Amino acid sequence: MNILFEYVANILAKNTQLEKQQILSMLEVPAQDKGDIALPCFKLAKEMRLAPNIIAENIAKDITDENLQKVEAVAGFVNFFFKPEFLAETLLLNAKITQEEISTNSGMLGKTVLIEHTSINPNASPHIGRARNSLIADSLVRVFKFLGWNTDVHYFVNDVGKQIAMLVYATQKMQSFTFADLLQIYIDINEEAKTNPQIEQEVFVLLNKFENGDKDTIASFNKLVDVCIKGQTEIFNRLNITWDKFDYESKYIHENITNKILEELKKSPKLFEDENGRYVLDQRGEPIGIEEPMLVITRQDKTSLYALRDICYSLDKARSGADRNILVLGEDQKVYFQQIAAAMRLLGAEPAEVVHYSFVLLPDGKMSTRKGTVVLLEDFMSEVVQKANEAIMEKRGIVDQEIAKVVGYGALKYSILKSSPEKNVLFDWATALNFNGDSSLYAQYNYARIQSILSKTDLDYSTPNLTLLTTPEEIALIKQLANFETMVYNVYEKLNPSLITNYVFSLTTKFSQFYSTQNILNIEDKQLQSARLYLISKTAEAIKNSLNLLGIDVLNQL
RNA sequence: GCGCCCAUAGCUCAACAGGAUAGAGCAACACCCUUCUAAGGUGAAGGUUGGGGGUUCGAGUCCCUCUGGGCGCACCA
Repeated sequence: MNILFEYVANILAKNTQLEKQQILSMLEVPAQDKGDIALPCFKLAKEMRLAPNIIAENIAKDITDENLQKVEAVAGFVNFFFKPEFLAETLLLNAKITQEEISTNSGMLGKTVLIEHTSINPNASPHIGRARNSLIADSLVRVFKFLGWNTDVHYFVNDVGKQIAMLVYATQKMQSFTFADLLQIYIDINEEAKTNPQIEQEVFVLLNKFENGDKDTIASFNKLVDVCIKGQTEIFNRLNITWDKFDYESKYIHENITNKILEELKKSPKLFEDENGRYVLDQRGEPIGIEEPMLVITRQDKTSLYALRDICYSLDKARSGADRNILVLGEDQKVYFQQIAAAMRLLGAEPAEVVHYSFVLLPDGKMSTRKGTVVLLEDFMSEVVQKANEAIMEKRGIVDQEIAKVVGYGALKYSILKSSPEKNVLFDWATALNFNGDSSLYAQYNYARIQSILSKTDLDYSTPNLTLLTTPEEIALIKQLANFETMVYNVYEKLNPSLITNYVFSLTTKFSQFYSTQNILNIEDKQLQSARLYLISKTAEAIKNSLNLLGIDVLNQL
């Protein structure tokens, strides 16, 4: 669509006293059928001390252009209507849809972005709330790649702390245990610890040995964390979510990095030793959303707390040389992140750009791992695949596990990514398992329809006469195709994958309307046919690329 | 108590850096398969954009306030 803005701005610059840049800043896409491009004249009215409708009329009456059908002045707007054949050819020929077309013009080729995400406690199977983190981040990774970036995806493994020590304690006397058992073990030991204070004491002894480098303890921590990380990543891998690097929190203790950074911090007057002998950062005056921000970074014995280890890790990321450094974090970490960011600035480092997302709520309240009131990602995955299988059975009378996975996992991702990150997602099974309407399957289905048509023809549509595409349905579809590139940049700028689901649904709807009103294969006019084949092949490409940016696959047949 | 985020149709969500008559999906109603995949399309219905003020030519969008929900508020990770 940018090309139309340019076009109109050039016409106006020629026909009026206005500067092209100023015009470009005012032009917009009007609603519905009010035209292709509109110029609101209200700001001009102020400058020129004239009524907006008079300015609009004056501008409109002077304009003639061979590619314009008409120019109307309505209620202070100048509305530009292009000839359909001009729109079709101009927009479709200039539409950038492939990764190559877009990345080579993005000016971002070869840059590197570091993205850290998920980084959940390695204590049990992830629930769908945590998965929101992974899904948003994974989509962003795909968008950056699409624009030509190198991506470096990190996972910070919190292998130090009471939670892990609890699990080590609970499992050390067991013969064997699997990842699947851990959630229940975790719930049980927390329950038990409530009535038996002995447990907590022993857990702290374990933790102490681990931090002090006791080889056997380290081995048993490692064994447990390994089971957790393998179990968690195996689930994410099934969803095609992967990481390039796992960074272990314990490294910062065992390699004595925490002490080194502590020494650096000691040079600042902001660091003080409180009455209990702990090191604390005084963060008053920093942009942190609490009254008297203080960040305690060590225990009484000067050993590190999580905040210090996180500062060390954040410094590593900031100094990695990446052009951008992004972190996806739950909204519960907002204030905490501001505190880490302030500490980073104190050390002369740039904090990460953070993407916060709100929690997933269940119809009867929120999830709690400890209480066991969670919807596990694994359960959602198997439910949604089973539902897909049933639907395939019903429609086609066959069982196909591979198709069911593509359909099911697509629905899972789509249903969570559909909501803007800052909004809570209300998860209910009926909506999540519904494949109709605004869903990934709608897009996948229409993609398959297009592939089916393309497979039935030998006609060469590589050099079509696009001026033949003039119906309202064709034009609406073409306009939406022309928006693909803008959509990708919007996601990139706002770090918001839900814009992709909006786009692909809108695009698919436009295609479906075109498909149901016009024939493609069953027409005599071969020229028109090849133009339409070209149009739908571009549409298929845009659907596929949009879904891929969400981490969703397409199918040639459904 | 203080701070940040959110509130749009019965339900789940849109509305691109304030622009024209606020759009979809689900559910419910009425239609459309001897034609390229009906997992689809069409039509009708559904709204004082949580309440109240303000700024503006123009507010779902910006400001204030109230109500309701989410998330936080050093010595957890």
